[in-house]
Amino acid sequence: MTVPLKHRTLSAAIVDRLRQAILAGTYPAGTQLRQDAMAETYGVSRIPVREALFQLEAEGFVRIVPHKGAIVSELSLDEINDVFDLRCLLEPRLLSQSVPRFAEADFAALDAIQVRFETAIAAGDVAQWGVINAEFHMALYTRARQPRTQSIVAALLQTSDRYTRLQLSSTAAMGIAEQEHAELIRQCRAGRFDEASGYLVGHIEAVRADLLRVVARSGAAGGETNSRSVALE
Amino acid sequence: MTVPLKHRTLSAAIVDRLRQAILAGTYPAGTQLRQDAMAETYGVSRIPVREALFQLEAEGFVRIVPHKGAIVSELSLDEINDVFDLRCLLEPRLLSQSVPRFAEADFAALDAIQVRFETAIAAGDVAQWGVINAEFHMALYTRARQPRTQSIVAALLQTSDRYTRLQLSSTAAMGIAEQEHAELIRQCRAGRFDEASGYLVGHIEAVRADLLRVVARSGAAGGETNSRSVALE
DNA sequence: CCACGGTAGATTTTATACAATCGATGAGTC
DNA sequence: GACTCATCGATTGTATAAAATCTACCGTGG
Repeated sequence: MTVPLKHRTLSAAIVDRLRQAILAGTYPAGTQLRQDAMAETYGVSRIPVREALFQLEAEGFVRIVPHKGAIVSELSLDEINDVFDLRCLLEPRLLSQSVPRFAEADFAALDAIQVRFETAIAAGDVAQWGVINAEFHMALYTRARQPRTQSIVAALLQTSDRYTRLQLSSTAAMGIAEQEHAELIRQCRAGRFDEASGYLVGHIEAVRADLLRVVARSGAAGGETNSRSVALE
Repeated sequence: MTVPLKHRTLSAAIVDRLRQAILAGTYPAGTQLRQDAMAETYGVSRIPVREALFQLEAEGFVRIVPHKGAIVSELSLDEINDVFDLRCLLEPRLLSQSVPRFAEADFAALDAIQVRFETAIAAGDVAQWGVINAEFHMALYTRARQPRTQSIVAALLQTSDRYTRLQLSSTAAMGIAEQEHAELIRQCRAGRFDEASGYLVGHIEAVRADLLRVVARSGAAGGETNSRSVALE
């Protein structure tokens, strides 16, 4: 939705590649991203890299300090909870506004995404998983007349993806998500919107719970202050 | 909060000046912002202008089409309602998380902002009004451990400001806001957090109602689709 | 008369080069 | 021995110039 079809500009391409690299853990949290090095790595000049970093800062992936550079954002427990709280708050609101307006074509689009979802899971494609998952959620909300909420949730889904990649190595968790998505489609088609909203919250909470379990196990970080970061290995 | 104290870089300065110009209506919605003209106007090169436009796109003030340029975003009724709905949803949440953790210094900071608020209103400084109003609201939420929500609300307040400037020419409305802020401080100091949350919602809803009244009077735009724009005069 | 193709102008996008700023390291002094 | 100050190195920030792209207009052909 953010990117129409394919990259029309170099900066946008670098944004995607850098985002994927951060999501994949190529650049762990705390890494300093030097414009010069990025430029050479991707075979472009520094200007596209620069603009990509600014874009990623707006998306919350990096933090830019003037004259010091861009560093990959830390993942704090406070922000994990905040992000998932926001999703539980905003997504059901979008769902109940959007789905009642659905036409058959919208359901068909949903089904198409679901098929690609299953394919990606069968192939074990973790990178595609997050992208398609976000696509699915946003497709549920296309008919909502809440443009600002939609763009916020789109950003939250990307952040969510970054967290989730620490955990969803197992195909099992991905399979559960697939089943829950299918159930969501069924409920929406049946017109049971309230039930679907509740189910959606459960779906989000399940992912959060799993994620927090993994975090609590790996790092002994207590969620005291907001600068506490999650240990990455 | 976003800008520490003063501009450490040219781009940031251009961002502020452009944002103020858009807020003030110097560049109405739909205006095409040519990098060349902006650069000459502000006496800088095109690169800072460019980066400023990207930043403003992330903030939702302009829309950038590749190879075509940046145009000032339209103001749709759907987005007005969306923005104020979000504020009513998120701000009380921040308040009830933040204020119970307040120390005396936090209340003192609030009082200081309130003083500047009164001064700006007395001087009839509309530009400062929006800035200080946002400062006040964000100061209420400093102790909340919800970094993502905080940055989202900060952006919502800026957008709000843009809408509000269409309406708040009268010192009367600004005076009402001032009194409501004072009342909010009182309730928070007294530890009546639930009451303060409710009052905050009322405060936001009042601004929304006024704004919608003005919009309905000036432009005959019905909030049908999301591309419907508000007429500016 | 309408539609298609080509050319010219303008604008954005990218690359290269230069200047300013920050952090650190080292010497010098109290 | 500890602290202050200055110089050095590295990195970012900015300006200037070339390349790619799009829009609009004009002419030609059907």
